[in-house]
Amino acid sequence: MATGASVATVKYYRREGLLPAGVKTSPNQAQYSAEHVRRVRLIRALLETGGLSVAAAGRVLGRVDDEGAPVEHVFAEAQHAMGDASASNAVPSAGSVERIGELAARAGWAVSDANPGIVQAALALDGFAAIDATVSDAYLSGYAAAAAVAAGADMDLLDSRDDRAGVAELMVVGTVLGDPLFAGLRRLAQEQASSRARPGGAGSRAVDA
Amino acid sequence: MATGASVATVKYYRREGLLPAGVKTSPNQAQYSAEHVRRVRLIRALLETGGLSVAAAGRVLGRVDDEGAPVEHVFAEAQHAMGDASASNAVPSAGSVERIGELAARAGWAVSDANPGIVQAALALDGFAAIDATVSDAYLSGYAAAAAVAAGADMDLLDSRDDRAGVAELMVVGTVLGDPLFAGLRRLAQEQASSRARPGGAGSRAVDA
DNA sequence: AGTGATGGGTAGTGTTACTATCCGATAGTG
DNA sequence: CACTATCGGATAGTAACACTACCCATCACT
Repeated sequence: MATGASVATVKYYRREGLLPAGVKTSPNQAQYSAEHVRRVRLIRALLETGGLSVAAAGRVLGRVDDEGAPVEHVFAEAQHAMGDASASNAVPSAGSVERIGELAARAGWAVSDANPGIVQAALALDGFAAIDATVSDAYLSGYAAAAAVAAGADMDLLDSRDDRAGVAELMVVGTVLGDPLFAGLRRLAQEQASSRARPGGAGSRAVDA
Repeated sequence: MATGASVATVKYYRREGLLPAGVKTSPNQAQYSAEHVRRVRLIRALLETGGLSVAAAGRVLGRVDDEGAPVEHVFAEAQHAMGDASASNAVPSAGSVERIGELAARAGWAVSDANPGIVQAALALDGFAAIDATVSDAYLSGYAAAAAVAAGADMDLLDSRDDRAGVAELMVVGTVLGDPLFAGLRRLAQEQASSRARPGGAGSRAVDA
């Protein structure tokens, strides 16, 4: 298979409902199209690179496949899937939640209380608090500005498709893979920024230990 | 315990070497200081919010505790830990790697080949390719600009400490928790951007279904 | 002296993402 | 037309991981 998954794994995905059944030509023969291959590659990307669980991927893809579901719901499901991927069931402190709310207000964002990003960002703040580190408003504003830039790019990208299925798929991929894309680029930018701040020590020298 | 972990869990962390042993006053009594409580909270943040594995957290904290290790090594270890958290052992396509390299060059970043961000970003690009979506240079440049802003904020934050232990810890937290912080904020910014682009449909409405 | 907690170690548990095997039916081959 | 290799589908097993429950010897406290 040229999909990065073994036959057994593909069967497993079918059982979990991530993959629609092929057109059955007879009780034991089914026809799998190029669309199925595409879907398997998408699943692998969501799981391996995006870090989604099989269950979460199933929920998201279910929305994508549901022609009656508005794309906003697809979007919301993808956002929730990413929130559940990390954070599990931890509850952030009220103070951090409030600070994120203030940050959003300062940035001029109208945000629903149900947005899973609030919990995720607040939990990150709690992590800083865990080592008694105080994060400055400047730091948070920097991150908020970066997030606004990325979100703008996300929206522009969606304009490249206009069919419902294409938009839904791209929405999912953009939401899920935008995080690792940014994370990777931040590593690169950090190396550059670090070598400028502390000349002589490459930020990402290989660890030889 | 006010650390978010049960006694049994703390014992487990000790066995795994994430937590130094307390000062033993007798064969079955040990003294645990506030420093230990702090450490446990840090571990919880790295695992729950940062998504690190126990093993990865152990490697990173080992570097932090090693007074002889230069902070650049702490940094590199933290970066690798995040890379391993997602992506597992997948190999990106050469084309994507090359495109990320070009993007870094265009941004003026001097980047080592060993930087784990390359693989992570390239894998994300491969995910877009999986659904035959083409990502524009404008999109990538937007993300690169956002990454540069965030990395700059990261560096500024480090200036708030000057002792080696403090810098190392903050470096780890910043590297590990910066990802979910940004991810959460991006969700918020997406909701705003989406509601502006498609008025009437809130991007993150609760899913009732 | 007695009781209950503590540190330390071993073994077990629940979850997740596969993976190996089995089965009946059928497609292709000679 | 027989025969074997392969396929779809289902069941059960596996490996990794993050705990968690239990046991035991020792010790603090009353």
